[in-house]
Formats: sequence, C-alpha cells, structure tokens
Amino acid sequence: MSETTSRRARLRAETSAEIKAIALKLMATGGPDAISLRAIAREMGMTAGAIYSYYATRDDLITTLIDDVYGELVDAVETARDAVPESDPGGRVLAWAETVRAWALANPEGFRLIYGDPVPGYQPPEGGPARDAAHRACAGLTGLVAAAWPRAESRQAGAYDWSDFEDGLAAATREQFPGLPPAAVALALRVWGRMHGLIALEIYGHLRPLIHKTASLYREDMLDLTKSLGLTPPK
Amino acid sequence: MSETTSRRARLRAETSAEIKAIALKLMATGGPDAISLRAIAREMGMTAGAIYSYYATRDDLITTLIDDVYGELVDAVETARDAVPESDPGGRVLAWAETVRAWALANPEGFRLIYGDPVPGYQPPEGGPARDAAHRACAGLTGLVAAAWPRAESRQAGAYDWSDFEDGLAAATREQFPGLPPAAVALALRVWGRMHGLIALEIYGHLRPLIHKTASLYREDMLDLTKSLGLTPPK
DNA sequence: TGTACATCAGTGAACGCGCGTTCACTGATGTAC
DNA sequence: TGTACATCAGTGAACGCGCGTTCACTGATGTAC
Repeated sequence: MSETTSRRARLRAETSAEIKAIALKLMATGGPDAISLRAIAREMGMTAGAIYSYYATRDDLITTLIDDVYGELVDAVETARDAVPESDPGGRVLAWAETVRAWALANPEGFRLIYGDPVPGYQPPEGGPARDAAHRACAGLTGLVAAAWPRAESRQAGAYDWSDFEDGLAAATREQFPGLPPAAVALALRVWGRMHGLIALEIYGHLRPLIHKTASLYREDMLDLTKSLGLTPPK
Repeated sequence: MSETTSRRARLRAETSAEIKAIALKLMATGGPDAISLRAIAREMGMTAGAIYSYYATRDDLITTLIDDVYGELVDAVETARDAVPESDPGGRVLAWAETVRAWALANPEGFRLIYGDPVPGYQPPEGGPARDAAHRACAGLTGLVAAAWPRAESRQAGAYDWSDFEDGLAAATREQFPGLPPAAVALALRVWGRMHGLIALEIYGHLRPLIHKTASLYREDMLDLTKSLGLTPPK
C-alpha cells in the first residue's frame, strides 16, 4: 500500500471510471438502448463477465450512471447561478434556466437518462436513483424562489403545509431557509416544471419540427418567468 | 362481397384493431418495452409471423399506435375545450390543460409513447409519427391564444416571422386564423411547454416523491397561465 | 534480496432467454361458372 | 345448387441476433517472512 491508495486500487478506480465513460459515450451515439454490458466490454477490449468485478449488475451500473450525470447537471447549474451576484436574483434564475437548456442540448442522452424513460428493463432502486441530486436541484430552485419571495408570494395562491412534502425535503428546506413558508417550495416546483417543459419537448423532438427559433422561445418564457416572480430583468 | 365490406375485410379490420388494443394493454402493464410482436401474438393465441399479414414491420405497428394514441389525446382535449363556451376563453384554456393531465394520468404509457423515449429500437418515419395529431394540437393551442390575443400580446415580447415556423404549420395557421401574427403561434408553443412540464415531471416520477398535492400544484400553475394570458379566472 | 503464498482482475466458454423476420405450408373462406 | 379454382389468414419451424449472468480457470500483481 503506497501513500494514499494502492496501485491496485488506483487501477480499479480508473477502470471503473472508464466503464462509466464508455457507457455514456455509447449512450450518446446509440441512445439509451445502446448501454449494454457486452457493448461496453467490447468497446474496452474486455470480456463481458469482467464488468462484474466492478458492478454487481447492469442496473447497478445504470443507477451509478444516473447519479453521476444528474450530479454533473446540478453542478453545472449551481456554478452558473453562482457566477451571477446575489444582488441580481432575476439574473440567477435566468442563468439556472439557460444552463439547464444548454446542458440538455449538449447532453441529450444524459437528459433522457435522468428525465426520460429508464433504459429498457431498468428497475430503479427504492426511492428512485439520484435522490441526492434531485434534492440539490430542488434546494437550488427553492433558493431562487426564496430570493424573490416577498414579491413572488402573490403568485402562489394555494395553501400548503409542510406535511404536503416529502419528509426529507421539508426538513432540509426548513433548515436551509428558515422562515420560508411551504408555499414557496410549491412555487419552486412549479418553476421547475416551467423550465422543464419546453426543454423536454425540444429534446424529444416535438418542437424543432414546428419552430426553428427554439432558443429565443425558451428565453422569452424564462424572462416571463422572472417577471412573474417579481424580478426585474437583469444584466 | 356483402353490403359495405366483405366478411373477410371485416374480420381483417377487427383483428387489426385487436392487435393495436393488445399492444396498448401490454404497454400499460409492462411498459413500452413490453410491445413485441411475439408478446402480442402470444396474448392473442396466434403465431408471431401472423402479424405480418397486418403490419409490414414492428415499427409500422408502433407508428400506427402512436398515431392512434395521439389522436385520442387530441380528441379528448378538443372535446373538453368545446364543452366550455367560447365566451369563457380562460375556462377553455383550463379545460384543455386539465384534460391533458387527466388523460396522461389515466394513460401514462400512452403519454410516454407520444412524448417520451421511443420504444427501444424504434425508428420513427421521416417527419416523425403523428404529424397530423401534433398539428391539431398546435392548432388548438393557437386557437386558445388567438381568443386571448389582444390582451395576451403583451406577454409575447419576441419578434417572429412566418418563416420561423414549419411551412405547413404556418400556412395552416394563417388560413385558420387570418390576421393573427406569428408571435401568437410562438406564444401558443410556450403555452404548450408550460402545460407539458409539470405533467412530464409527474408521469416520469420526479414530482410525486417530493410533493403529494400534484393536482393543485398543476392547477395553480394553469390558473397563473390564464392570468398571464390576460384571461380572468372563469366559471 | 529472495522465496512462498494470497489476492483478484480478467478470460472464455457456456447457459437460457426473447426478439424480429422469413418461408414453405395448410386449410378454411370466398368467387366464378 | 354444385363444382373448380383463387385467395389469403394463420401455422410452425427455423434463422441469426445480442443480451445478462455464471463459473471454473489463469496469470499477473501484491504481501509476508
């Protein structure tokens, strides 16, 4: 055993990462169905059975893949948001929204993996894969709404109680944003849906056959969103 | 040959319909991957090869299926819309929106078939399947926007030209709604995205793990939508 | 430094599976005279 | 009404495919003395 990790452990980690990388590459070229242990092994010059040294099962690999990809997406949007000063909450919403779309267009298969049909035959683990990433995304959106809250409240007509939300989410939100009412989380979820809709239609090919300027279409809707959150257009 | 159709032709049509019905049933129980010619044949007590008397290929069957399902969805929303008088444009928007959601919840596999990943290995025909249904949906949404147009215009900031849209769509729209500017069609597509987002998240299991009251969440967003179209809440 | 043993990543062959598609055929249903 | 032929839905067996997973094994890499 050398300093931090043994040579064996390092090689092991490298191979494990390579398996994921190749799985993503295969998915990018051939769609989600192209993720098969045999195809990955073929691409790596290995035997299919060898993958079982790294992942117990195909579904395990896919769960790990979803975790990773979802994590990358959330990393990207958080970074983009943090590049805009807190004094510009509308700009932060826009940065988040535009980064989701840019990421989705750059990684359409990743988007499908996270938000679309699971890979054929894939059985997700209890509680769904990528719970952490989903919570981070939700927390991020809640933060965006929280920054607009005094003004945005008028948009959230419904009555909500903390018990309307999943326990973990409610607890985390109350700790992270003390004083924020549950209705703000509901609004955050609505914001999520609004960001998601046009992107999903575009990625799945329903928009482009109808309109060419999908980028400005989305941007307008997001500008409208910031307006309805009571945030003045930024920059 | 009897009156309208021969006995053979009638049986043929019935079997053809039964194939589709069973395909939908299989999809409803086992997910989109469950649609296989062999499974359908098994369920019907037939041989897999027999299906080739009705559909040239598996992809042909699936394209027909998508056409049918999409058509049913559009029928449903048009009917719901027409049940609300034209004097209540906000009510018509709401009826449309709520019916899309209700249909999606009742036919989640149908929703996935239309809007989600294609069935594994499925190669859609040129121009995509269900072009007619998509155009009908788009026309319906444009009608909803047209009814709100004088007031809704303020929401549509972007500049659009008819050439920004697919030729067929532009022509059909200009004929059906003379005088309506292209920006209204862009707004209609944004409305589509807004209706789609929360439903897609819910159907694909991203919302329910976070919030229980998905129905009111959606309703609030749609009420907000009618408001932003300049339509007063109806009923 | 050198030897004896343990670890364990990867092999290669095999398993059973369900799939789409083809094809020569059978036999009931329809048509023409 | 009865006979001869045409149609054609459905059979059943076969094809080749890629898949996930298992398993006894080999051989290089690492560890202990």
